[in-house]
Amino acid sequence: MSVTIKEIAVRAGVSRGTVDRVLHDRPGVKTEVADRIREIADKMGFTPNRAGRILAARKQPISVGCLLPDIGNPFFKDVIAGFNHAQQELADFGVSVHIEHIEGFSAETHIHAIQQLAKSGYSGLCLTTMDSPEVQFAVQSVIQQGVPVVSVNTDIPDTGRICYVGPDYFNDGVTSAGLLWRMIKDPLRILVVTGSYHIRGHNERIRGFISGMKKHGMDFVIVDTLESLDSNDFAYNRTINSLRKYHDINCIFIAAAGVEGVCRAVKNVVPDFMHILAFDSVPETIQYVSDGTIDFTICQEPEQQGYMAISKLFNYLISGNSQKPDDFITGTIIKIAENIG
Amino acid sequence: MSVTIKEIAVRAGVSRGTVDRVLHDRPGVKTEVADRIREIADKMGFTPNRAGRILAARKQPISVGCLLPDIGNPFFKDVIAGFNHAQQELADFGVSVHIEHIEGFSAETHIHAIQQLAKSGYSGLCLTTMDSPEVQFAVQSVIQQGVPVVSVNTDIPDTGRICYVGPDYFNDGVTSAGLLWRMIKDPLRILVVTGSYHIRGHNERIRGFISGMKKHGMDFVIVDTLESLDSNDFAYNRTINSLRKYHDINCIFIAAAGVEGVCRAVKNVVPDFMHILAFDSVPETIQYVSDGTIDFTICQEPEQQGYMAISKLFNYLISGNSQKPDDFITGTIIKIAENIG
DNA sequence: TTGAAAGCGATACCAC
DNA sequence: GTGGTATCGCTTTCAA
Repeated sequence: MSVTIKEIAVRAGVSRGTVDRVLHDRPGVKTEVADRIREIADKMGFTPNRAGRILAARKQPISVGCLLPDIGNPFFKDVIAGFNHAQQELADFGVSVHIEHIEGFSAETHIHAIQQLAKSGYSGLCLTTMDSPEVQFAVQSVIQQGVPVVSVNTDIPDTGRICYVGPDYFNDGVTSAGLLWRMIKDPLRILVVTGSYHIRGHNERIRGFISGMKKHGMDFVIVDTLESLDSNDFAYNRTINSLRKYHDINCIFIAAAGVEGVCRAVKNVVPDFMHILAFDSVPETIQYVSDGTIDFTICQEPEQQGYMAISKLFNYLISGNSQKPDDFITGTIIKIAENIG
Repeated sequence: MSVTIKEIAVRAGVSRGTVDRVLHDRPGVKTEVADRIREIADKMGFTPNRAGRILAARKQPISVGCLLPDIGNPFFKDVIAGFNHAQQELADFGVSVHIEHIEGFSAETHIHAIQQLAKSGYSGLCLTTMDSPEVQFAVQSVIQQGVPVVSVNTDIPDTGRICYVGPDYFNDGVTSAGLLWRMIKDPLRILVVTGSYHIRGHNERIRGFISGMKKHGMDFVIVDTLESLDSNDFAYNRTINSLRKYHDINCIFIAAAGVEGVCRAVKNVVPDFMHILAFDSVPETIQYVSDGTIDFTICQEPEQQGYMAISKLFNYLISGNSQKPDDFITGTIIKIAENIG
């Protein structure tokens, strides 16, 4: 069994209250005494017991606020499932989770939502937002007000966030290229469908993809590029146009949402042979992978992201905000029909 | 906040001790009183608080005994990492983990080790063993003595184990076939290298593989089959022989350990073109996948297995052995050079 | 058959 | 500046 505060108190000839004060850098202890206690604690190898702490912490329950731009985007269902899973598991430890849902990627909306969350008195925040300078600044100021932040799914660098939980988008792209290379030997005429030119993760995937293709010395051309703006109808119309315009397209790279729209367009215009690769696994994607319309999809453990974000934040809060945890980079998960079930 | 024992006690007009006795089915409470308390607890929706329980449980620390047939088999390194991870995380909760290492798959050795573990007074066991009838019987009798058991990596059905944590071997095989089908169009002349004909998981992978190949209507023949017995040198020699005997082999399916031996043999005899597929990712496999010798490997989250096994057992013990948890089937993880790092 | 009380480890608050 | 003490929820032991 490990060292307790009580033991330190006895050893130092003071009360537990005093030891506790010192260990939390609270004022009201003579410097010499404090130093001596710290020394003893170090020497004895003190690490606070989580169970004790959690129990005591019930007097000030922990509440976590989450921000998700998930309205209209089914991808985040699994992230939410992860949030809920964590909440369930930590409910006994006095943790409650609240999710703020917003739509789209307007900086204004995001900043407003973040500031609202900051005002609501949460113990910490899990944010999925964009890394534009204004948003970055808003996050920074929230953190400076003393609210710890974990960035989820997409990072907000240089803000003082305690850690990032999410995928390596570039490697997602590289991996998709690697798999394509192993599967197809013909020259490729590619249509790239992205979600938005303004979202870093989507761009990273495309960069990674092209980088991977080049590294393998593949014979390919990006024939056209278009935005789905996370809308299947948009994606449908634009894909139709593109396919009508460029008859030699034989491969579609779907970097983000809009999968259903793209696949519908393909089935209407080119009923036969077309290689399609996608990312993530919303229900429609699973369907299209299962029936062979999509060759494969590269996933990123969204549920794990939700779970780990809360978990990291909780551990940080419960261990006295001592040191920032490592980032958690989720796996690059290849899914084909056989293992997507 | 949720309901506590104290509240139930007040509501029922009895003491906390009495409520506790009822909730743990301990004797010494009048039946009518017990019934009434149970009813009240149900109505109020009582769920015990884990933090409180853990704290109180420190008086009888939890110790977990693990059995791994890992001597000479590097695969289990990651499972051990998972055990250690769990132990670290649960150390504050009074949990300690002890691992018993044995070599190979002799029923006698396994039974002996299991009986030793049972005698050593552990609160619960995590066992990776074989499902032969004798072993099964030994496990069964240990469980009947009141020691809960989680089966890890390979299941021991019909023994009363609380749950299984590990992969779906059959689906591993199916998935490897699916990937091969997407990658290779030529007729396949296949050499199957298994670990042992007596290990269910290996057989399942082969069955799944063949089933998947047939489902895709692939043109293939299993030319030869051999056992590596988890030894690289065995695997090397036998593979050499097989390759010399059957010159048309163009694909090797390695169902288990022995990867290094097989690859060495291939490089000696057929320096050029050969498709190799493997399972799991020990360091040598990672190396061979990275350099392109092996086309892909199908993995099974071994670290997760170790972690979840301890975690499931702990939760079971701490929540009063109330109900058996669900099995935890780890993912079928496809790794190619790009995402194996 | 039941109640009362002492912990488990950490924290917060009131006295001195 | 410090010590003492009640508390978080649960378990266990000793009395009654």
